Formats: sequence, structure tokens, C-alpha cells
Amino acid sequence: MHMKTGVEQSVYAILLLNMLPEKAVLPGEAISQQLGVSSTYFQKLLRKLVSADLITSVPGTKGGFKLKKRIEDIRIYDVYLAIEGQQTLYSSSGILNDMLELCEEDRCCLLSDLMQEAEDAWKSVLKRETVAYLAEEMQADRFTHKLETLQAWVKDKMVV
Amino acid sequence: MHMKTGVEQSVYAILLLNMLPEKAVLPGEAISQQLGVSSTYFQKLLRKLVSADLITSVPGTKGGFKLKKRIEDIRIYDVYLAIEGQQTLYSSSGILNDMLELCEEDRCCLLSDLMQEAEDAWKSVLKRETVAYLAEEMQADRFTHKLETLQAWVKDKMVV
DNA sequence: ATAACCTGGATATTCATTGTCCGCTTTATA
DNA sequence: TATAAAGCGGACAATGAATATCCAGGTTAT
Repeated sequence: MHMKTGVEQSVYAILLLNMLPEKAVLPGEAISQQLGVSSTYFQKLLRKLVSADLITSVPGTKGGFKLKKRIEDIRIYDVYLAIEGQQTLYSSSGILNDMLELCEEDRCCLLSDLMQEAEDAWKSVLKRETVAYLAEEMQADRFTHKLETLQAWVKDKMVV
Repeated sequence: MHMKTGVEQSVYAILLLNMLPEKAVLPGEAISQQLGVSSTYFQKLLRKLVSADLITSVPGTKGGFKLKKRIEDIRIYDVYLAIEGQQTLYSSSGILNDMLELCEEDRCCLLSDLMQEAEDAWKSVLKRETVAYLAEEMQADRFTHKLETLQAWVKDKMVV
């Protein structure tokens, strides 16, 4: 039981895209390189973010990706949902139904309600904070110099 | 990101063992059959429950498994921990460290704190209820007849 | 002594995740 | 208008964790 690495990667990709000036885009290849992840695979994750309306893509020369929403409007949960999808953390395998030989209408799982409640509690934390919250955290003093380097890199790699 | 099926299986195994009279044990083979799962694999899960001090095993002829704790003292979280272990739901892959070229002492992940909080919220629900709570749920009227059948099966398969 | 059970290690299988590849469309620019 | 650079989507391969099997040991009742 472990969260996909794509969620973390996507969050940082969004923080990168947030450094872009208006109208500019960043090619997927560049993003992948900066994150240090497989570019062909990360393109697939980027498309999931596009499908979830978190970012937009521009095809063609001078194409790339940019934010569709402001980071204040992107909850961590939105990123999780875009990458991992709707599947629940727990799903019954129906053991009890077999053990008690329950008919269709009586089918149940003693754990489902509790697990659902636990999952809701988990999600509620991810729904509480947005990516903007992380951007603020990144403004810590000890990072300022490093951040400037990163912003310079973005200016170098961005197009239009 | 999905919980192992072994957690659900283990919970129902514990409920089965709870039907045993004092001193009696139930062979692992019988348990697996009742749950409808691979017996050789489930033996491994049973040993995890033994390591976690939730159940005890008796080797030799007339051997088997029985509860070590009362189900009132077994939290759902205990079962989860026994099967899935201590690993956290989220662990940083250190992307930010690479992006900002942070030295050892500055290493950090913006997501870690939030994810830890979410996980704690999730765990707190699993820590709240015990297996006894599930046993009560199972007492629902519509199950009474089926439960008697199950208890008869336990009496048939138990030893000593 | 034997049979029935648990134990622990080595190993195989399965499956979701991760990663690659290719042909396609779109668009800036020469 | 041709070319190059980018995203799109599907087919496919590699990886690794979860699941499953097997076997050579221990233990204990009969």
C-alpha cells in the first residue's frame, strides 16, 4: 500500500509551471529533465493532469504545458485524483459473503464502512491544502538563492 | 495504492478463531478453506499475526491457531500493522532535493508533513475500533441463521 | 514410529506500475 | 509548402511488489 511516485512528481511539475510568466509554456521534455524522471513516462502523467483540467497543453513547435488553474485553486487532492484515479484505498474481496453464503441482496462487508471513513479522513487532509501552500513553504530563507537558480532555468527553457 | 487483501482475510480469520471454545485450536488449512484463499500463502499471513502477538500457534498433531488476545483488545489497526508493516503510505522520492541541489542537512520534501498528517488521520480511524466491533455488526438478525451454520463448522473443524 | 500440524527459506507466478516505442496531429518558421 | 519540434494515444516491454507454491525441517498426539 503505497502512493504512486507520480503524485509527488506532478506536484513539483505544477510548482515549476507556476514559475512561468503569462502566455509562456514549458516543454514536457524539459520538465522531465528537471524532475529527473523518465520523460516518455512523465508525458503520460502530464496528460492525466491535462485531462483533470489542472494544466493545458499547446501542440506544435513552441508547444508545451502551462497551468490552467491558479495554484491557489489546485488542492493536493486534485493532483492525487488526477494521477491515481477514483479507486478506493480499500475494496472488499467479498469473503464474508462466501463464508455466510449470502444472497445478492444481503451481500456486505463488515470493514467497508470503517475503511471508507478512514479514507475520507485521509482525503480531507489532502483537500484542505492547495499547491499554493507548498509554494509558500518553498519561500523559506534557506532556499531563496537556490530558487533563483531554478527560476533562471525556467526562463531559459520556456518558450513564447 | 491499495490495501492488501491479507488485511481483510486476517480480520475474518480472527473472527473465526473467536468462535472457538477455550483451549481449542483451528488448523491453518481449515481457516484457509473457509476463507476461500490459498492455504500455503495464508499460512504466511497467520505467522505475521503470530509475530504480532494477536494469535498463538500450536505445533504438532492437534495443532493449529487460536487467539492470544481478546477481540476487544485487537484494534483494526493492529491487524493492518501486522500484515502491512510499518511502511508509510507516502515516502518522498527526494525530487525537491535534486531540483534545488540541497545538501544533506537541508534535504526536505514539501509534501511530507501534510501526507504524514493525512496518514495519521487515516490510522486514527483504524485505531478507534476493535475486531469486537465487527463481531457485533455480524450479530445482525439477518445473519443469525447463517452464523449458526458457521459456528457448527468451527465445532467440526476445531481440535482438542 | 507415524501422522498431522506449524516454521522458515527458496523459489515461482501474477499483476499493477513504470517505462519505451511508434505513427499520428498540430503549429512555427524557413 | 516543407520541415522540425512539440503533444497525443495506443501497443508493447520491463520492473518490482504481492501473491502463491514447494520443501526440508521441527513439534506433538497417538
